[in-house]
Amino acid sequence: MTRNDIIVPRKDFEINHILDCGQIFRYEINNSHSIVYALDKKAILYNKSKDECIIECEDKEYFQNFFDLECDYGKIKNKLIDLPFMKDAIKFGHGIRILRQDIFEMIISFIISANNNIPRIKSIINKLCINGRFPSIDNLLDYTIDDLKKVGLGYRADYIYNTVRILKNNDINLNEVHNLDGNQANKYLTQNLKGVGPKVADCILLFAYHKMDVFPVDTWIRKVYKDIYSDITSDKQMRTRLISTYKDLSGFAQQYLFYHKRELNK
DNA sequence: TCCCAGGCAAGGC
DNA sequence: GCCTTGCATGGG
Repeated sequence: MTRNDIIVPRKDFEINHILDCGQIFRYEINNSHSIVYALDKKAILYNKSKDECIIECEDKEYFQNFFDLECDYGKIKNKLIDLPFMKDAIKFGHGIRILRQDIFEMIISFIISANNNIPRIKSIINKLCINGRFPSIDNLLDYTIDDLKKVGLGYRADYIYNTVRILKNNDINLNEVHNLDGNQANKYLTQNLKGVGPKVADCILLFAYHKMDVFPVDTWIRKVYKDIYSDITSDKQMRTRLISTYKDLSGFAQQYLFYHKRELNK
């Protein structure tokens, strides 16, 4: 039970920005420190000074990758800053990072997220967790549809029930997704999983596969789109237009925009 | 009470 | 292909 500290410069790393930008559901923000749960692991984060943040964890390698510490977010922000609506959004959420989360956890979590609100999403996910650990495929195979409904999943119980069995039977090759571009991968996931539509697929691709040529369009992004282009159209057309604007940095742009819009309207 | 929440599936056209 | 509708549940 060794503890390892990772020291991170706060220039492009702000705990609250990272945790509150909608990519992760299992965390606690406290005054003195915050806690992040990922799969069966846990990290404690706190600011050591105005310049440095500490990440306390047992599996240092896992969380270095998880928090995307190899990536230079300063460079990314420099590339984005002159694109539409980026200046204010980047200033507001300057410490955001796109986490590299577990594929299974993201699939299940974002199926639950559909047409749901964040407090309730968190509550349902926590009920599925076992001693703070995200359930495995085999854990979820033990649930009947009624068991899943008792957790509060409502009509999403069928989606989880079916998707878990599709994954168990290897009816979909999740590794293959790495080799596809955003559009191909989105189609592949939506065609092969239950409860995964275009929006949920984009979230899985962004937060687990770290694909940046996707753009999850939800209710907040619809508002942002209206601000930028002063019209409203189908989610699919908005997604296409936003990706043509932000290109291979779309995933980053989406998170800055989402966080900014949602925090201002909270 | 009605509206909304990080939408999706199914059916009609 | 696009458009409409029904859908569980809980918070504001």
